[in-house]
Amino acid sequence: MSRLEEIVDAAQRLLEDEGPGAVSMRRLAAELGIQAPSLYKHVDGKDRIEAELQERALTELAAALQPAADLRDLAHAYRQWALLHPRLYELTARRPLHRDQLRDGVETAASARLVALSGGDVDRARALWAAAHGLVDLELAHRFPEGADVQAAWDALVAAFDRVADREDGELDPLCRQP
Amino acid sequence: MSRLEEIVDAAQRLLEDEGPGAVSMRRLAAELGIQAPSLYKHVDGKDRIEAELQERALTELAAALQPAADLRDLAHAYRQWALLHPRLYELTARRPLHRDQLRDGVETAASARLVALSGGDVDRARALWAAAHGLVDLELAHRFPEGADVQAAWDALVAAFDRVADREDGELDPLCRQP
DNA sequence: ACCTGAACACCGTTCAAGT
DNA sequence: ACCTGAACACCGTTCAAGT
Repeated sequence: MSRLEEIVDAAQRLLEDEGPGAVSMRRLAAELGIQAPSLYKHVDGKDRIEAELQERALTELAAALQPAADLRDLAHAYRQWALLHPRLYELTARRPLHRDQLRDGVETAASARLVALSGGDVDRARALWAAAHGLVDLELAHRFPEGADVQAAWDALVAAFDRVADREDGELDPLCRQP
Repeated sequence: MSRLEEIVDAAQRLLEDEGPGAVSMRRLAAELGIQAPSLYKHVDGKDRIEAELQERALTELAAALQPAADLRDLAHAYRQWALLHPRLYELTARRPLHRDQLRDGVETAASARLVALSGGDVDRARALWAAAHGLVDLELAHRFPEGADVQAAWDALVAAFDRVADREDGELDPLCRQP
């Protein structure tokens, strides 16, 4: 295991266990038993460490979404992953993506399943992606009232987009059948 | 104008002009021609200043959304306000809300119009709110590809929710009419 | 090749002291 | 009542020096 990997591992551990405030170069160095300036022999700076964590998060998220068979599955998998790795999700979603330091394809892999399930309509895929992100973001930030039924909001979202999908696929919409 | 108001004004100016990194207690004090520790005679801490800015933002956003006549209007007003005040939006949406320091009603006022236009269905209102937030959040974070048609994504979102609304209102949905 | 100590330019905040 | 200077416990980062 390279020294860089050790550093990123320690960063992930600190982030997930103690929150973003704990991920400082000095704390990180202490975790490896060295001094802070020594880190710069293995990493160009803190941004690089963040980029590495963003890449790990996107790769894991992509893997979690991959098996989804429909929008409901996808929504569920998205929410579950985010709730399991809230700090990692926040780091990846709320902060600027260090795109130049991401391996090619990592970003699109995460959205591939989504685009596929949106019938190839990129605009709808983006709206859905944003909606899922928004729901997770608001939930993680504790923006919903105390007893709010977050799952019901997800259901409402999936319902809205499912119906549109049905429509544009030309499928029969049960709500359209007249008795 | 109270000293507190002067401080918050300076904070808003710094935030909007130079970004969140510029809003430090030392910089803020310099802006008022005093030393940093003196600020603590007028404010309990930096969190209080942030809470004050969040309150201003929510109040302004609520006012911007108030005249919206339909979902399309609302979506447009939401996006426009966020793009006009990106730093303020980020401060309010991405960081924990200092709820205990917000005047009562400020938060619900911002969402009142949304709930009204969702036909009173809170779950749909939350999904829509989250979707709007997500679209703005991703746009501000430059998460969409270079030439992405963000407006088209908004249109897709409004379309999805408009149709559901039509349905549940029992109105005739034009796409359901058979020739 | 890897690490250290000292330093630089910053943070938010506390506190005794001054007017 | 309002402000200051010095201090505390932190940041990310640089750099000459050591092994």
